[in-house]
Amino acid sequence: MASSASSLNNPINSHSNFSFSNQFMTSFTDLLSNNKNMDQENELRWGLSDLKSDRNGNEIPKFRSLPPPSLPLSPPPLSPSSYLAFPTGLSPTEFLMSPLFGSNYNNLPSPTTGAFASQALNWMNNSGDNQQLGMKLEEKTLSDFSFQPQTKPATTTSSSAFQSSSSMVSNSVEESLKRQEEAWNLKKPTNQNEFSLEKAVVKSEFAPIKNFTSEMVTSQAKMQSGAAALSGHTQQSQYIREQRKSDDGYNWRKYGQKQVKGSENPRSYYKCTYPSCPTKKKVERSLDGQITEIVYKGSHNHPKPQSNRRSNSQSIQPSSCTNSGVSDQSIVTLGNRHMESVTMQDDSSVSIGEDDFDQRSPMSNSGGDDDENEREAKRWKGENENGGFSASASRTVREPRVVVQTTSEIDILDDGYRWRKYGQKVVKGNPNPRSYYKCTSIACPVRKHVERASHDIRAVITTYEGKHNHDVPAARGNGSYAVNRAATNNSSSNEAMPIRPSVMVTHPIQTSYPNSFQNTRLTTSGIQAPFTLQMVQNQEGVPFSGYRNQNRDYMDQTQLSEGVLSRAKEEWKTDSFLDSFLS
DNA sequence: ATTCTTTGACCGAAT
DNA sequence: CATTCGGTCAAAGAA
Repeated sequence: MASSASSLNNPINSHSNFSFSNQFMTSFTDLLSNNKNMDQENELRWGLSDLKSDRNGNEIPKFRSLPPPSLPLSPPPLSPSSYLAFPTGLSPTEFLMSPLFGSNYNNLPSPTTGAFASQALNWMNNSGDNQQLGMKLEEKTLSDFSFQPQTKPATTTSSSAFQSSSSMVSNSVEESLKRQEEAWNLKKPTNQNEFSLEKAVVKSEFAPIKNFTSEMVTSQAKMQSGAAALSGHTQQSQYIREQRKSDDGYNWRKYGQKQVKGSENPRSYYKCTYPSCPTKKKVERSLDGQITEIVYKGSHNHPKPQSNRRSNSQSIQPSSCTNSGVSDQSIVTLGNRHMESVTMQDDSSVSIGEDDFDQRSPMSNSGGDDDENEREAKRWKGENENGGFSASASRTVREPRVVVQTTSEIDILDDGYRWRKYGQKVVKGNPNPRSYYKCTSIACPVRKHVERASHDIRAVITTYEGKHNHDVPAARGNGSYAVNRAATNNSSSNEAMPIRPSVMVTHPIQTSYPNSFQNTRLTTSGIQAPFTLQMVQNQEGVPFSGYRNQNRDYMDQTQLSEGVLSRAKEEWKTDSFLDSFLS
């Protein structure tokens, strides 16, 4: 799309990123010693597991990463400049809960969607899944903020989370490692099981290794039977079947397989089976059945199914809203003492894979200019123009690679319109950077800026300027994105309504404030309602339905919660500043 | 009978 | 405009 192209080539963008992002990067690099991964590639890489060979010499990927934390939940538009590297041995979870992160917390995500922030919050609210993940330690430590329905005052969760984090991070890294390892050990059997089983499934697809399947399954079943966490699970076959459904806790339905160009590895396409869940993933497996790459797309709008008895897709009962994936990720790093790295980049993609960071590795994505990557990135619904992953390159790597594909900076953000980020600045009175966006529609004067409230990072202040001279753009493509939107929206409206389950689910309170003083023109159009869904609260933890209406209702309100209005009024005067970006 | 997987055909975006 | 390609659909088969 033109917008995509402009994004990539837009010198403004690249310039705008530097001034603040560099600052950000510097702060991080300063804070994080041992940060060996200063790869320029933009992605979140979770150092992963090593490969383990079974008795038959088949490598079993100890792929603990599991999905992007359901991360995804929404394309976490990481700040284009966001760059984050986790020091060895420090799990993302801890890191995110650390004061280090706290201080920079708001630099990370584009508050526009709140995605990453939600991630962070998810990570802090993941106790629900910890049970499944065996994160006993964190479960304890973070018990204060185990997931709470959004009825709970936001501040409670927020403060407790960071308080806890402080105490946690006060421990030495070694201690962290130790505890992490312990935590990991609790999870290990299950994960191995899952992965092995997944492998078994894979093998079944390939005749030469098919015979191995049953043995493997049996072996794994034994392991499982010994695992306390899985005690009482006697219906092995059912378990196996359940396992086959998901390697990451979610249930997936395979809807296609394709041999993609440039890779001999078949690519399988999966959809989350949860009703209306837009999440998909692509899994590439090498010819011997090993997963070489997993690309997640979209956000789970539901909690992870129970681990031991994964119900079928039609009967999943949302019991809590957590993004277990995040905790999964934290686990991923726990058991690995070897170098691990996590970087986060502005390509808003997250990749998980490989144990050792190796910039020369085809998996490291250090060569982000790879055409294949870019094409790949563009492909999946065209929502990411930043070639963050390499499909073809990964085939030489045995460690599965996981990519969380997210929206790019130019994207349909949470209000249905498409925005191009053109600047970012930390304004007075708020340490959180304000992301500036322009509507990408030609000649449309509308701008908006988004920032997190200084007093409560969960609150997002979105200020609009101008009036759209066009309708809400149609959802791009005819693919699932649009379909899912419609489906999820549960509305007859034709308006594209992006799904941001992560925000809705994980943010106890997300608030977006129309700029009342300058945005008087805003609401004249029936299709405006360009408010971020952050404002939406969902007490059920089950988002979506009617959420558009909620937004509108909200628009009619003049009361602004959490007293952030004053912040919204600030400095739209930064226009001169903004113009400097544009010139 | 139900659920899930497979796979060829189709579609739209990109080239 | 034609071709290529990746992603999706959906019927058929398998579990």
